[in-house]
Amino acid sequence: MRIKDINKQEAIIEATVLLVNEIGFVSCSVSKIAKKANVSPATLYIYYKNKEDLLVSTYIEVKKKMSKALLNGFDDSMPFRDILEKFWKNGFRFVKNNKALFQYAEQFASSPFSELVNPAELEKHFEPMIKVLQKGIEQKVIKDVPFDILAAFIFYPMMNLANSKTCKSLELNDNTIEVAFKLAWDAIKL
Amino acid sequence: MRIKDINKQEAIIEATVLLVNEIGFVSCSVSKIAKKANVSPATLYIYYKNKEDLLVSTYIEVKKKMSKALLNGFDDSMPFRDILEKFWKNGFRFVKNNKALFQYAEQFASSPFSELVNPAELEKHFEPMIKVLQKGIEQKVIKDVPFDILAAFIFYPMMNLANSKTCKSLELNDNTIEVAFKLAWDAIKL
Amino acid sequence: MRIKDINKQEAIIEATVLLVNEIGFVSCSVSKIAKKANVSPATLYIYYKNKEDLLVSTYIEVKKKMSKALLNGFDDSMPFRDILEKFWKNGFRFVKNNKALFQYAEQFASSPFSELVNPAELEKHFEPMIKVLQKGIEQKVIKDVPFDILAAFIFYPMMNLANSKTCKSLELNDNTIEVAFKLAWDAIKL
Amino acid sequence: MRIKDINKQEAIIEATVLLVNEIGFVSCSVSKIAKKANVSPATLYIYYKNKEDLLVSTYIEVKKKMSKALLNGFDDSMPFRDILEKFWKNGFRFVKNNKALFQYAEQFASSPFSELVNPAELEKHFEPMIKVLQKGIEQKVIKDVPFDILAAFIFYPMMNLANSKTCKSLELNDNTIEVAFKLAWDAIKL
DNA sequence: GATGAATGAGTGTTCATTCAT
DNA sequence: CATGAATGAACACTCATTCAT
Repeated sequence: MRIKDINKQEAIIEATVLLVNEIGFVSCSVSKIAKKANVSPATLYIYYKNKEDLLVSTYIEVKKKMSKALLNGFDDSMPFRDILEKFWKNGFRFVKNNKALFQYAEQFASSPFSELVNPAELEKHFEPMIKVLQKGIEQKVIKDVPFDILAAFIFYPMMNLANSKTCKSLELNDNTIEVAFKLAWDAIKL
Repeated sequence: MRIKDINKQEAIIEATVLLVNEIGFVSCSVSKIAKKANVSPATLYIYYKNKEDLLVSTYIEVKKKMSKALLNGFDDSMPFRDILEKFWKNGFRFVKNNKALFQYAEQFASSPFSELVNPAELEKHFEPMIKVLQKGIEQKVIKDVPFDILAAFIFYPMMNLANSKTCKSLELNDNTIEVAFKLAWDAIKL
Repeated sequence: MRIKDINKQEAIIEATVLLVNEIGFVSCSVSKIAKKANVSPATLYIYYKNKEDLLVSTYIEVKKKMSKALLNGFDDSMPFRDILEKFWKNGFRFVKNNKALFQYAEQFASSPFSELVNPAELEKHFEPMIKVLQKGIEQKVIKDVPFDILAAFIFYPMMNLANSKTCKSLELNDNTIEVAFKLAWDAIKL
Repeated sequence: MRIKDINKQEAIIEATVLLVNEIGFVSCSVSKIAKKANVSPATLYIYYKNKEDLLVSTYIEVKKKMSKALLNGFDDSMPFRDILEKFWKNGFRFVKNNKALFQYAEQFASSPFSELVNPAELEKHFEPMIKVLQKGIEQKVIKDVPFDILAAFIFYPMMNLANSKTCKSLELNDNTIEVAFKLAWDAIKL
């Protein structure tokens, strides 16, 4: 009984992610999601207050998975550059293996729905990384600039490069990923 | 016969940009655009084949303006680093002065509509910049890496930093812009 | 869940027939049908795929009722002429008592929608009558001419005479109906 | 100058007939007619009060041509049966050579627009034929029955047989037309 | 918990017609 | 005479959501 419910909810989330990937946020209707998840539209309203709630919850779910993947193998005691490089490579691996999740997050983040998410709620999942960066600054390994600027050269280039939408021609193999990391590191290192 | 009223078309484009900024692509309907532009919904179809055509045409219009602004004062003979810095600063100035246009472009680019735009059509407006980068590589001023990777460290960080959506806390003054450029330059320079 | 309300579907069909009678196929819109049937326009799409489906389904429904009425009291063993006369009179009685259904069928048949109906689907309801005619030919009671020609002198004159649109001045009483049948019989008999 | 106008009006009528044939009355809009006639929608309103006026006028025009064709070679002094046979054959020839005009008339007649046409206006074109029938009755060559009944066995079977919509399988050659006339004649003759 | 029926309000688009030129 | 721009109203259809079961 309990299991069945969870299956339904998971089916709904999966359907939402896939459908947004296939047809985009704009064309993504509740009934289409329901059909893809093999449930009634009404069932959706048992688990979520409304469409907005469904989309936002799905986004948070996706972000959790992303942060988990990115921080996989995270070890505070490793050399600073290695921590970052691991993070960087984790990122590319995640996108490669979870294209749909990544694309959903991208589309959501640039939609007005994103304003409904509490930034703190998201940030907390990436806290270890933030702390590492702060330590890097203190230890004078990386430049002492606002966090947003650092992020603009570590996280966003990665997301843009991994995004097949913005980078159509580039082949993402171990080599290009490493080369790209070199640039990121040069950007932030002291 | 009545002459096509150029003001009407401009009003439609402006209304489209503003409305997408206010309520987002997802909620942006033809009738809402028409109302905001003070024309009949039917009038819209005199100037555009359909909604898609309107959104795409508006996007291309916006991109043209952006490229023009970014390449403002462009001078091939200037030192390489200065060309880039000018470009960088132009970008921030444009976003600051044209928040709505920028946000429209951002939302459009991450929507599935973006697939309807011929990439070459857009690229041609930025050609001078691309050529400069190629020359930079040849002259061994910047790293010899794929163009997409260079872009990921010059154009995208700028757009992310300028985007109030992704960078809520950072204050963009002359200083931070210059600091940020330092990182971009360090990333790509040889 | 709510059970499908059979009354609603019947109300929709009835409204469709009546409205086509009142204002004609050309002016017959989905919202007008919905209003006449006292349901929401959206409800219509629960029962029918689209407007076309509604109109075609209604037509087939009407044709079924017509064939049933025409073949009422049909008895293979009766004399050939009597079978035909019964059929003839059934036709006039049906039209007299079901003007709306008949007019709907007429309008539909001459509209381009008619091409969407499988002719075999309709013919099967009139099969007994077709077989009788074939027997009549074999027994040399009626002329040995193509079926379409026979039909043109038995079925169509009846429909034209019964149609108040084409026959405005003629009063259709028992006498005129009988007289008309005399002509039909003279046309086909050997 | 004057000639040009007539050309335009003729183009409009022709476009109307063709378009109704192609897409049916229901889908036939003023702007589509205008486009097919290579004129502005506004031009249409110079020649006709409104859409209804255009359709009705076109119908009357078509009917005139039909009556002219049917009465071609009409000769009061010929034997009664021959007059009728000529009329019958003229009918089939006309339909064969003017499918579009015939189909337009059929669609129009069964649409509610038909009620806007003054029946007397149409009847007057067929007056010679009506007079012949009356004479036939007086001379006791054909049955003394209401005119509508006679018509139902001379005019309507012809139209049904000639109509490719109702008679899909029958091949209309000289032979079948003659055979069919035999039935018509048997129906009405005394 | 789960459903499909039901809906008013909305969607993008086309309509018949008028207007200024 | 002839035009294409312009439009409010209507079009067929889908929406997010609720309801009775």
